Amino acid sequence: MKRNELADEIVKDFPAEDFRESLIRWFKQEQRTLPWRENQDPYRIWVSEIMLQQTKVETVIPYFEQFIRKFPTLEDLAAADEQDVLKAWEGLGYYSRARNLQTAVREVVSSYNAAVPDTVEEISSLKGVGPYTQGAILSIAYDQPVPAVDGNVMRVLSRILLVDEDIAKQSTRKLFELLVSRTISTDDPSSFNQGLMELGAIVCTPKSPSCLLCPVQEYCRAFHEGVEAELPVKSSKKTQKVLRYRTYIVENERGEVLVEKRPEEGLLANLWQYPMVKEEEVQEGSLYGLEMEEKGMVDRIKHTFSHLIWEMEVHRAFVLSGDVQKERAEFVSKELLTDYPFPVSHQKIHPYVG
DNA sequence: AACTCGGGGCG
DNA sequence: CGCCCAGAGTT
Repeated sequence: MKRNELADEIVKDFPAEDFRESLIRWFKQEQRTLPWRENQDPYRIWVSEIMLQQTKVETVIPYFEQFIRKFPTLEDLAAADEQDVLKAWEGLGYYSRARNLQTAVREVVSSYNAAVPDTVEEISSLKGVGPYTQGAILSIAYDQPVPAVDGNVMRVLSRILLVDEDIAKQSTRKLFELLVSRTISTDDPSSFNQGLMELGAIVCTPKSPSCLLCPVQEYCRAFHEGVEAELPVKSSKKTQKVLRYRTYIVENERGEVLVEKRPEEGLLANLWQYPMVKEEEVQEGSLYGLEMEEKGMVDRIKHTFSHLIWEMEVHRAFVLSGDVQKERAEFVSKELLTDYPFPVSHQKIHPYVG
Protein backbone atom coordinates (compact mmCIF):
# COMPACT_ATOMS: atom_id res chain seq x y z
CA MET A 1 0.00 0.00 0.00
CA LYS A 2 1.25 3.47 -0.81
CA ARG A 3 2.09 5.78 2.09
CA ASN A 4 -0.66 8.15 1.08
CA GLU A 5 -3.32 5.45 1.13
CA LEU A 6 -2.02 4.12 4.42
CA ALA A 7 -2.38 7.57 5.94
CA ASP A 8 -5.92 7.86 4.61
CA GLU A 9 -6.84 4.52 6.13
CA ILE A 10 -5.32 5.41 9.51
CA VAL A 11 -7.18 8.72 9.88
CA LYS A 12 -10.43 7.21 8.58
CA ASP A 13 -13.08 7.50 11.31
CA PHE A 14 -10.73 9.50 13.54
CA PRO A 15 -12.54 12.47 15.12
CA ALA A 16 -9.84 14.96 14.20
CA GLU A 17 -11.75 18.10 15.10
CA ASP A 18 -12.66 16.96 18.62
CA PHE A 19 -9.11 15.73 19.16
CA ARG A 20 -7.68 19.07 18.02
CA GLU A 21 -9.87 21.07 20.33
CA SER A 22 -9.09 18.95 23.40
CA LEU A 23 -5.37 18.99 22.68
CA ILE A 24 -5.18 22.76 22.12
CA ARG A 25 -7.34 23.54 25.16
CA TRP A 26 -5.08 21.38 27.31
CA PHE A 27 -1.91 22.93 25.87
CA LYS A 28 -3.09 26.46 26.54
CA GLN A 29 -3.92 25.55 30.14
CA GLU A 30 -1.00 23.36 31.06
CA GLN A 31 1.98 24.45 28.96
CA ARG A 32 5.21 25.09 30.80
CA THR A 33 6.51 28.64 30.88
CA LEU A 34 9.71 28.46 28.83
CA PRO A 35 12.06 31.27 27.83
CA TRP A 36 11.48 30.75 24.09
CA ARG A 37 7.73 31.06 24.63
CA GLU A 38 7.96 34.68 25.77
CA ASN A 39 7.29 35.92 22.25
CA GLN A 40 7.18 34.85 18.60
CA ASP A 41 10.59 36.19 17.59
CA PRO A 42 11.64 33.83 14.75
CA TYR A 43 15.31 34.11 15.73
CA ARG A 44 14.64 32.98 19.30
CA ILE A 45 12.34 30.18 18.12
CA TRP A 46 15.03 29.09 15.69
CA VAL A 47 17.81 29.02 18.28
CA SER A 48 15.60 27.09 20.68
CA GLU A 49 14.64 24.50 18.06
CA ILE A 50 18.27 23.86 17.14
CA MET A 51 19.25 23.50 20.80
CA LEU A 52 16.32 21.19 21.48
CA GLN A 53 17.36 18.69 18.81
CA GLN A 54 18.00 15.43 20.68
CA THR A 55 18.27 17.43 23.89
CA LYS A 56 15.91 17.71 26.85
CA VAL A 57 14.11 20.95 27.67
CA GLU A 58 15.65 21.20 31.17
CA THR A 59 19.13 20.93 29.70
CA VAL A 60 18.49 23.61 27.09
CA ILE A 61 16.98 26.33 29.32
CA PRO A 62 20.21 27.73 30.83
CA TYR A 63 22.08 27.44 27.53
CA PHE A 64 19.30 29.28 25.70
CA GLU A 65 19.22 32.15 28.19
CA GLN A 66 22.97 32.59 28.16
CA PHE A 67 23.12 32.28 24.36
CA ILE A 68 20.47 34.97 23.83
CA ARG A 69 22.24 37.25 26.32
CA LYS A 70 25.47 36.82 24.37
CA PHE A 71 23.89 36.99 20.90
CA PRO A 72 20.61 38.94 21.31
CA THR A 73 19.92 39.29 17.60
CA LEU A 74 20.53 37.40 14.42
CA GLU A 75 23.06 40.04 13.37
CA ASP A 76 24.99 39.60 16.63
CA LEU A 77 25.31 35.88 16.01
CA ALA A 78 26.29 36.41 12.38
CA ALA A 79 29.09 38.76 13.42
CA ALA A 80 30.47 36.61 16.23
CA ASP A 81 33.66 34.54 16.20
CA GLU A 82 32.99 30.83 15.76
CA GLN A 83 35.11 30.09 18.80
CA ASP A 84 32.82 32.23 20.97
CA VAL A 85 29.76 30.49 19.58
CA LEU A 86 31.27 27.09 20.34
CA LYS A 87 32.15 28.31 23.83
CA ALA A 88 28.49 29.22 24.39
CA TRP A 89 27.57 25.73 23.15
CA GLU A 90 30.21 23.99 25.31
CA GLY A 91 28.76 20.91 27.01
CA LEU A 92 25.56 20.86 24.97
CA GLY A 93 26.84 18.36 22.41
CA TYR A 94 26.28 17.93 18.67
CA TYR A 95 28.52 20.92 18.04
CA SER A 96 27.85 20.97 14.29
CA ARG A 97 24.47 22.41 15.28
CA ALA A 98 26.19 25.56 16.50
CA ARG A 99 28.43 25.88 13.46
CA ASN A 100 25.57 25.20 11.04
CA LEU A 101 23.36 27.70 12.87
CA GLN A 102 25.93 30.43 12.47
CA THR A 103 26.40 29.55 8.78
CA ALA A 104 22.63 29.74 8.28
CA VAL A 105 22.26 32.99 10.20
CA ARG A 106 24.96 34.58 8.05
CA GLU A 107 23.05 33.41 4.98
CA VAL A 108 19.88 35.04 6.31
CA VAL A 109 21.73 38.32 6.85
CA SER A 110 23.30 38.34 3.39
CA SER A 111 20.46 36.92 1.30
CA TYR A 112 17.26 37.71 3.20
CA ASN A 113 17.97 41.14 4.67
CA ALA A 114 18.32 39.58 8.15
CA ALA A 115 14.68 38.38 8.18
CA VAL A 116 14.15 34.67 8.85
CA PRO A 117 12.40 33.40 5.68
CA ASP A 118 8.81 32.19 5.97
CA THR A 119 8.51 29.78 3.06
CA VAL A 120 9.27 26.07 3.02
CA GLU A 121 11.62 26.39 0.04
CA GLU A 122 13.73 29.17 1.55
CA ILE A 123 13.88 28.05 5.15
CA SER A 124 14.61 24.40 4.35
CA SER A 125 17.61 25.49 2.29
CA LEU A 126 19.34 26.81 5.42
CA LYS A 127 22.13 24.74 6.98
CA GLY A 128 20.89 22.69 9.93
CA VAL A 129 17.21 23.28 9.19
CA GLY A 130 15.71 19.89 8.38
CA PRO A 131 12.12 18.65 8.07
CA TYR A 132 11.34 19.01 11.76
CA THR A 133 12.92 22.41 12.38
CA GLN A 134 11.44 23.95 9.25
CA GLY A 135 7.96 22.89 10.36
CA ALA A 136 8.57 24.06 13.91
CA ILE A 137 9.67 27.55 12.85
CA LEU A 138 6.94 27.97 10.23
CA SER A 139 4.17 26.84 12.60
CA ILE A 140 5.38 28.42 15.86
CA ALA A 141 6.86 31.68 14.58
CA TYR A 142 4.67 32.20 11.51
CA ASP A 143 1.43 30.33 12.33
CA GLN A 144 1.54 28.17 9.23
CA PRO A 145 -0.31 24.81 9.28
CA VAL A 146 2.63 22.53 8.48
CA PRO A 147 3.77 19.39 10.32
CA ALA A 148 6.68 19.44 12.79
CA VAL A 149 7.32 15.77 13.49
CA ASP A 150 9.84 14.91 16.19
CA GLY A 151 10.22 11.90 18.48
CA ASN A 152 7.45 13.14 20.77
CA VAL A 153 4.99 13.50 17.93
CA MET A 154 5.75 10.04 16.57
CA ARG A 155 5.33 8.48 20.00
CA VAL A 156 2.08 10.31 20.76
CA LEU A 157 0.50 9.68 17.37
CA SER A 158 1.65 6.08 17.19
CA ARG A 159 -0.42 5.54 20.33
CA ILE A 160 -3.38 7.77 19.49
CA LEU A 161 -3.72 6.38 15.97
CA LEU A 162 -2.33 2.90 16.69
CA VAL A 163 0.56 2.98 14.24
CA ASP A 164 3.14 0.18 14.55
CA GLU A 165 5.65 1.33 11.93
CA ASP A 166 9.29 1.38 13.10
CA ILE A 167 10.01 4.98 14.14
CA ALA A 168 13.77 4.38 13.86
CA LYS A 169 13.32 4.47 10.07
CA GLN A 170 13.40 7.89 8.42
CA SER A 171 10.65 6.87 6.02
CA THR A 172 8.28 6.52 8.97
CA ARG A 173 8.61 10.23 9.73
CA LYS A 174 7.04 10.96 6.34
CA LEU A 175 4.02 8.86 7.24
CA PHE A 176 3.57 10.88 10.42
CA GLU A 177 3.91 14.11 8.44
CA LEU A 178 1.00 12.97 6.30
CA LEU A 179 -0.97 12.07 9.41
CA VAL A 180 -0.31 15.50 10.95
CA SER A 181 -1.22 17.23 7.68
CA ARG A 182 -4.60 15.49 7.84
CA THR A 183 -5.25 16.43 11.48
CA ILE A 184 -3.53 19.75 12.12
CA SER A 185 -5.53 22.81 13.17
CA THR A 186 -5.61 25.66 10.67
CA ASP A 187 -6.82 28.05 13.38
CA ASP A 188 -3.88 27.48 15.74
CA PRO A 189 -1.23 25.24 14.16
CA SER A 190 1.33 26.50 16.66
CA SER A 191 -0.61 25.24 19.68
CA PHE A 192 -1.45 22.03 17.88
CA ASN A 193 2.17 21.15 17.08
CA GLN A 194 3.47 22.30 20.45
CA GLY A 195 0.58 20.51 22.14
CA LEU A 196 1.59 17.20 20.60
CA MET A 197 5.17 17.69 21.77
CA GLU A 198 4.20 18.96 25.20
CA LEU A 199 1.89 15.99 25.65
CA GLY A 200 4.73 13.65 24.71
CA ALA A 201 7.07 15.34 27.18
CA ILE A 202 4.68 15.53 30.15
CA VAL A 203 1.97 12.87 29.81
CA CYS A 204 2.55 10.48 26.93
CA THR A 205 6.07 9.59 28.06
CA PRO A 206 8.18 6.73 26.67
CA LYS A 207 7.92 4.60 29.81
CA SER A 208 4.74 4.36 31.92
CA PRO A 209 2.66 7.08 30.28
CA SER A 210 0.11 8.86 32.50
CA CYS A 211 -2.94 7.77 30.52
CA LEU A 212 -5.31 8.44 33.43
CA LEU A 213 -4.38 12.12 33.29
CA CYS A 214 -4.35 12.37 29.51
CA PRO A 215 -6.54 15.10 28.00
CA VAL A 216 -7.06 13.07 24.82
CA GLN A 217 -7.44 9.65 26.41
CA GLU A 218 -10.87 9.13 24.83
CA TYR A 219 -9.33 9.47 21.37
CA CYS A 220 -6.40 7.11 22.04
CA ARG A 221 -6.72 3.82 20.20
CA ALA A 222 -3.74 2.27 21.99
CA PHE A 223 -5.25 3.04 25.40
CA HIS A 224 -8.57 1.46 24.45
CA GLU A 225 -6.72 -1.65 23.25
CA GLY A 226 -4.45 -1.62 26.28
CA VAL A 227 -1.28 -1.60 24.17
CA GLU A 228 0.11 1.88 24.91
CA ALA A 229 3.18 0.34 26.53
CA GLU A 230 3.98 -1.59 23.35
CA LEU A 231 4.14 1.60 21.27
CA PRO A 232 5.95 3.11 19.54
CA VAL A 233 7.83 0.30 17.82
CA LYS A 234 11.50 1.17 17.55
CA SER A 235 14.35 -1.05 16.37
CA SER A 236 17.48 -0.97 18.53
CA LYS A 237 20.88 0.16 17.42
CA LYS A 238 24.21 -1.61 17.58
CA THR A 239 26.88 -1.37 20.28
CA GLN A 240 29.67 1.20 20.31
CA LYS A 241 33.32 0.74 19.32
CA VAL A 242 35.99 1.21 21.98
CA LEU A 243 38.95 3.50 21.22
CA ARG A 244 41.95 3.75 23.55
CA TYR A 245 43.98 6.94 23.84
CA ARG A 246 46.73 8.47 25.92
CA THR A 247 46.07 12.09 26.82
CA TYR A 248 48.81 14.40 28.07
CA ILE A 249 48.94 17.35 30.39
CA VAL A 250 52.17 18.85 29.08
CA GLU A 251 53.56 21.85 30.93
CA ASN A 252 56.44 24.02 29.80
CA GLU A 253 58.90 26.06 31.87
CA ARG A 254 56.53 29.05 31.83
CA GLY A 255 53.71 27.05 33.37
CA GLU A 256 51.72 26.94 30.12
CA VAL A 257 49.80 23.87 29.00
CA LEU A 258 49.74 22.27 25.56
CA VAL A 259 46.32 22.11 23.85
CA GLU A 260 45.25 21.32 20.28
CA LYS A 261 42.30 22.23 18.10
CA ARG A 262 40.48 19.24 16.65
CA PRO A 263 39.97 18.89 12.86
CA GLU A 264 37.41 21.05 11.05
CA GLU A 265 35.18 18.08 10.32
CA GLY A 266 33.99 15.01 12.15
CA LEU A 267 33.67 14.30 15.84
CA LEU A 268 33.86 17.40 18.09
CA ALA A 269 34.98 19.47 15.11
CA ASN A 270 36.99 22.63 15.96
CA LEU A 271 36.79 22.03 19.70
CA TRP A 272 39.97 22.07 21.78
CA GLN A 273 41.47 19.23 23.77
CA TYR A 274 44.58 18.15 25.62
CA PRO A 275 46.90 16.40 23.17
CA MET A 276 45.62 12.91 22.59
CA VAL A 277 47.24 10.03 20.70
CA LYS A 278 46.02 6.51 20.03
CA GLU A 279 47.41 4.06 22.55
CA GLU A 280 49.24 2.09 19.83
CA GLU A 281 50.97 5.27 18.61
CA VAL A 282 52.39 6.31 21.98
CA GLN A 283 56.12 7.08 22.05
CA GLU A 284 57.41 7.30 25.60
CA GLY A 285 59.04 10.65 26.35
CA SER A 286 58.11 12.16 23.00
CA LEU A 287 55.13 14.09 21.62
CA TYR A 288 54.68 16.32 18.57
CA GLY A 289 58.44 16.91 18.31
CA LEU A 290 58.83 17.71 21.99
CA GLU A 291 61.11 15.80 24.32
CA MET A 292 59.32 15.30 27.63
CA GLU A 293 59.89 14.00 31.11
CA GLU A 294 56.88 11.79 31.86
CA LYS A 295 55.58 12.00 35.42
CA GLY A 296 53.18 9.09 35.21
CA MET A 297 49.46 8.43 34.90
CA VAL A 298 47.05 10.71 36.75
CA ASP A 299 43.70 9.12 35.93
CA ARG A 300 41.77 6.79 33.67
CA ILE A 301 38.74 8.37 32.03
CA LYS A 302 36.01 6.46 30.24
CA HIS A 303 33.74 8.58 28.09
CA THR A 304 30.71 7.17 26.28
CA PHE A 305 29.32 8.71 23.09
CA SER A 306 26.20 7.52 21.29
CA HIS A 307 28.24 5.53 18.78
CA LEU A 308 31.65 4.95 20.42
CA ILE A 309 33.57 4.79 23.68
CA TRP A 310 36.82 6.56 24.56
CA GLU A 311 39.13 5.08 27.18
CA MET A 312 41.72 7.69 28.02
CA GLU A 313 44.84 7.35 30.16
CA VAL A 314 45.73 10.82 31.40
CA HIS A 315 49.48 11.36 31.83
CA ARG A 316 51.39 14.33 33.20
CA ALA A 317 54.65 15.48 31.60
CA PHE A 318 57.11 18.39 31.48
CA VAL A 319 58.87 19.74 28.41
CA LEU A 320 62.61 19.15 28.31
CA SER A 321 63.38 20.51 24.82
CA GLY A 322 62.09 21.02 21.29
CA ASP A 323 59.32 22.97 19.55
CA VAL A 324 55.73 21.99 18.88
CA GLN A 325 55.54 20.65 15.33
CA LYS A 326 51.87 19.68 15.31
CA GLU A 327 49.27 21.72 13.40
CA ARG A 328 46.66 23.56 15.49
CA ALA A 329 48.55 22.83 18.74
CA GLU A 330 49.85 25.55 21.07
CA PHE A 331 50.88 26.33 24.61
CA VAL A 332 48.31 28.36 26.52
CA SER A 333 48.42 29.92 30.00
CA LYS A 334 46.07 28.32 32.50
CA GLU A 335 44.11 31.56 32.85
CA LEU A 336 43.32 31.79 29.13
CA LEU A 337 42.29 28.13 28.98
CA THR A 338 38.79 29.09 30.12
CA ASP A 339 38.19 30.90 26.80
CA TYR A 340 38.66 27.68 24.83
CA PRO A 341 35.69 25.39 24.12
CA PHE A 342 36.41 21.85 25.38
CA PRO A 343 34.28 18.71 25.02
CA VAL A 344 33.07 17.25 28.31
CA SER A 345 35.47 14.31 27.95
CA HIS A 346 38.41 16.70 28.27
CA GLN A 347 36.75 19.01 30.79
CA LYS A 348 37.17 16.03 33.11
CA ILE A 349 40.94 16.67 32.86
CA HIS A 350 40.78 20.36 33.85
CA PRO A 351 41.00 19.66 37.62
CA TYR A 352 44.40 18.00 37.18
CA VAL A 353 45.77 21.06 35.39
CA GLY A 354 45.11 23.34 38.33
C1' DA B 1 18.91 3.20 4.07
C1' DA B 2 22.60 3.23 7.19
C1' DC B 3 26.10 6.02 9.77
C1' DT B 4 27.84 9.87 12.10
C1' DC B 5 27.39 13.23 15.55
C1' DG B 6 27.23 14.55 22.54
C1' DG B 7 25.78 14.50 26.63
C1' DG B 8 22.78 13.78 30.53
C1' DG B 9 19.27 11.52 33.24
C1' DC B 10 16.28 7.83 34.23
C1' DG B 11 14.86 3.05 35.64
C1' DC C 1 24.22 -0.67 32.03
C1' DG C 2 20.60 0.53 27.88
C1' DC C 3 17.33 3.81 26.41
C1' DC C 4 15.70 8.34 25.20
C1' DC C 5 15.80 13.06 24.13
C1' DA C 6 11.52 19.36 20.15
C1' DG C 7 17.15 15.63 14.34
C1' DA C 8 20.31 16.85 10.46
C1' DG C 9 24.12 15.91 7.34
C1' DT C 10 26.79 12.66 4.89
C1' DT C 11 27.70 8.53 2.27
